[in-house]
Amino acid sequence: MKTVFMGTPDFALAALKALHSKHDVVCVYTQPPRPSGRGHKLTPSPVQQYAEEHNIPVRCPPTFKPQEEKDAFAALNADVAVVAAYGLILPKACLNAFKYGCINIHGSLLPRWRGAAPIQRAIMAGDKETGVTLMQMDAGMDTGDMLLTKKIPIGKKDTSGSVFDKMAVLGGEILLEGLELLEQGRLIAQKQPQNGITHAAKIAKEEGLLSFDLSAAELDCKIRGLLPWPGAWFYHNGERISVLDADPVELNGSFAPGTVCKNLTIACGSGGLKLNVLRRDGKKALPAEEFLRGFNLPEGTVLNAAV
RNA sequence: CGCGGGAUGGAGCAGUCCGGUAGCUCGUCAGGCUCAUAACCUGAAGGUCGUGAGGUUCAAAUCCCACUCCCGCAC
Repeated sequence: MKTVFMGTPDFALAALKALHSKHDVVCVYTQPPRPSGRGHKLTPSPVQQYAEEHNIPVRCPPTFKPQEEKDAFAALNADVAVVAAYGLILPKACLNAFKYGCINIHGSLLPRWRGAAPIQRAIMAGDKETGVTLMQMDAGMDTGDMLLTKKIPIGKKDTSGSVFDKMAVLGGEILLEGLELLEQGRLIAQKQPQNGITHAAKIAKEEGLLSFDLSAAELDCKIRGLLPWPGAWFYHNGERISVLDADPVELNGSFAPGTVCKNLTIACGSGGLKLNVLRRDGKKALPAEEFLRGFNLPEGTVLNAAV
């Protein structure tokens, strides 16, 4: 089929690769290059880099408001547009521009976790499974009819990073299956159920600050959900310590939340959180044992958010 | 020229402000103790202190200059 692809980060790149392998991609839309990385160098998105390497035309409009953007989109005259983590809201004129409209790959089992950060929110909420949904886009925020879904379990040690990787692969698969069915006229659109709707708000950096008043299980979910970005951390002696891996454990005795107990286990609002891998700013990630050799954090210390 | 941290035996760090014999927690090796041990005791090996036939100095890990590499923030 003649397609247009719209997406930006790595998650979208996997879908683009899949699409490019089986279909004609006449144009790629992505977010404009932004200053990023050390030194604020202008860096094109992963999708743009791939597109340029494969000589696919790239467009990076900052918005679709101007009429000429809408016209330029429609003029591509594709069969369908595939959207994956693009970062822009498409106007109705674009949604209806092509024969099969716009199809979105969403990182959750709709209608749960509509919105910007479905994968992270699912992990942070302690969901046991999630998945990808192929969806016919409409004017609402992830409210379109569902076309296909694929489920995936969330393991105890899964992080947003690890689930992203798996979901990106699934996204590519579901996309190709969906397009094949679409060509055969066998793709069935299904309204989203009214029950079980939740919204996945964008992740704010501040959410990474750990409060040991929460339960150990909640903190564990939070740490995994916020990895690799923005990460989760606490402060001690004015230094920021990031926690990259931890396990919720039983704790004998009662301690004030934030108290450092044996084996670098921190007392929480409920239970204890055993810190396994930590990193100081400017240093590399270290197992708890090595971390403690160079950083003084004796039992009995009480960690609190401020310092 | 976005902001900031870092480079010190095999690992993680201190020492740098205020130059003056390179230190800590581990690991490694040898010996001892023990029924035994990842435990304990004793001893040993192992370092051009990122690079520069740089600058200052009687003397530089430490102060000055240049460079390389790593990392955090900022998304």
